[in-house]
Amino acid sequence: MFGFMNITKALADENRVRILMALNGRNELCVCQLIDMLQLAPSTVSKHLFILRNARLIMGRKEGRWMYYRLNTEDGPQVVREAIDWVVRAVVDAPVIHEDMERLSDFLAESPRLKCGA
Amino acid sequence: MFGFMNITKALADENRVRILMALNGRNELCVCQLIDMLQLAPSTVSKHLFILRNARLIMGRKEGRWMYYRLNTEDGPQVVREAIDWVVRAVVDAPVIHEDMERLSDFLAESPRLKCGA
DNA sequence: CCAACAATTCGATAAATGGCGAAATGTGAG
DNA sequence: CTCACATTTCGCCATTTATCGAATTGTTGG
Repeated sequence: MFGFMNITKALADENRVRILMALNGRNELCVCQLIDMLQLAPSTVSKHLFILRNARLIMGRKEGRWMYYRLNTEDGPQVVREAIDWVVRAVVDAPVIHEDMERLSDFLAESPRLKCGA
Repeated sequence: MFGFMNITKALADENRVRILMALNGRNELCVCQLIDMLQLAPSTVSKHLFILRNARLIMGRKEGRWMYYRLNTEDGPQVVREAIDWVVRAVVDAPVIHEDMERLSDFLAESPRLKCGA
């Protein structure tokens, strides 16, 4: 039950949902890209990522100075996979998410492998 | 997106999840039974029910002095039905839920149709 | 009509949460 | 080694939220 409530609490914030959607369909993203997308302070984004990781919704991989995060769709427990599927289906058409996708595309196109090694 | 966040915020509280699980598999329950199960002040339970209703996770029906609530599994939007299915699968085996079921059974057996008309 | 009762709304309060900036940590480049 | 940089941790503040008790609403029974 505690684990489940960790998931629901993690999902109860719009910025964290946006992070999940940004990671959806991608291999992984670096923290600086999420900071750029959300337009929040690095410390704030880091805290969100901690909460998502704590809920086992995402996984982190460190490479050099950069930290890459991805959805925990493969190795995660079933309840996590179902949660991600549910979230994606629910908000994939939301305007905010589309704007995020554009901003992410711009970021990735504008400086490919410049800031981080994405 | 707003509607979706209403759902995730509604699910981000253990007592509200317990309410959903209590309603699961049953036709409906009266507020007094939920108060008895949660052991919280009536006003607190009422607020929880408002939040769940606001998220469209449950529906209320008034009959005389009593208010009966049930899961919105039939008429609700798809995202709500999927949410309920996900929650049920995730916590149906949690000890707290089992205790709630026993407490509810006791309540229903001990005074059938005494307090309210369940 | 009035008393009793179920439920909700209101107002207050304590705890949890999201946000930031500053400081700390860790890593690669020079 | 030292500096620059990405990220995290820490401490603080503003807002939200869960809870309660008191007052309100609405309904039934006498």
